[in-house]
Amino acid sequence: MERMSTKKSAARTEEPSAEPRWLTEGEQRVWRAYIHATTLLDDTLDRQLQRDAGMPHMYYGLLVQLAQAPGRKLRMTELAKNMKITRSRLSHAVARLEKNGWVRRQDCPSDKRGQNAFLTDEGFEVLKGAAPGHVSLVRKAMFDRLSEEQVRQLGEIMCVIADGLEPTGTGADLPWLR
Amino acid sequence: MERMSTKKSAARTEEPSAEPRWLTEGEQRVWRAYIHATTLLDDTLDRQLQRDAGMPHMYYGLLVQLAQAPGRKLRMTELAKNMKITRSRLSHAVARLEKNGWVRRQDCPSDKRGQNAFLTDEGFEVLKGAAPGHVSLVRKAMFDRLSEEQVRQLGEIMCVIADGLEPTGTGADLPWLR
DNA sequence: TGACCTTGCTTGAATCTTCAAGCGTTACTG
DNA sequence: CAGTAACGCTTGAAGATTCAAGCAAGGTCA
Repeated sequence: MERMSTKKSAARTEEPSAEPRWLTEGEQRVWRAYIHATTLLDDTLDRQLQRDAGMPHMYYGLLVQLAQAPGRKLRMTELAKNMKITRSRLSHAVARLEKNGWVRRQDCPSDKRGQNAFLTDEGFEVLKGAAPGHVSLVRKAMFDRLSEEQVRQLGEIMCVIADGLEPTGTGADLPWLR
Repeated sequence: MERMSTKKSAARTEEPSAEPRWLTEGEQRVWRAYIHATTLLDDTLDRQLQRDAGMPHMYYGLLVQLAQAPGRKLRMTELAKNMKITRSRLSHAVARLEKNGWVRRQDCPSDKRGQNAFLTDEGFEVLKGAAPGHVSLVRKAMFDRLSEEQVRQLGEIMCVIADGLEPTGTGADLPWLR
């Protein structure tokens, strides 16, 4: 947005509709590596959890969130925020998990619009059964292959990226994902 | 990992089938940051491309691959390998892109089983139209927020992870994704 | 040649995700 | 306290992905 009064000789190109700043060779390599690694890793985790626990990675994440929450329950919107997904997606997902008997919905007493997702005992058992294999795979795929220093770097980098994507700042939230 | 950290229950387990090695506090933080960042970034890119070009991120990637290939065409399996996706997924995707007129299939002369995916002129135009906005978003979300050093680190880390996931070693390929 | 395995790609059904729209409930405002 | 906006969540349809199964062409070996 930059209303260019008069052009300075600065090479700092940011002209609104001019040639965009393409990625350099090096950046392209990094970007491709990022896409490849994340694609492969996500697919790998999905397949393992589908095989061992009958659910995709994201659904496993939902159970983990609930298991860690006080009372093993969480408001839907809260859960959606924690997982960085839309309410709609969550709604469908919980419907499926409920069908499996792993989660139950309960009305929120303080707000009649609200729903709590509640992790059932059965769901907790399934989670306990799936966790070791999952953690082991995450280790094998990531933590066992990186140095301590690299793990630290990765954490730092991912936080920077995530922060840029959520306006998590002064209360200005994404409209919980549109 | 973890030498003098005075962890409480630091039973340095290494037993084969005993309690699995859970993630440490720090590892958990990194893992969550990774999941959050990748989820948010992927969603962001998907939405932008869906809005600006009428296709998800992966489909855009397919067009890029084709555009860079000699003759703007690639064998299906080759394309699937480059994109790290299953042949089945590619088949469906190309069917959709073909319906849009962005891509065309053509028989491979040397192998009657083979198909080439070919990027049409129209597809190329769509790609040219979408590219600047996409690159700009990738920059804003990732490269503009990281130091040069961090970009280097990220590339290194992602290569390590990807390498661990594809047996790309001595010719032992994944059965092109199962 | 024929039996048999492999390769390259496609298909349909089941599942998952997205998008826009919708329905009650709650909060704000004059 | 009605009118209206915002919130919390759900729904259905369209699109995308996965999985297992399938088909035809190529390769191997007798």
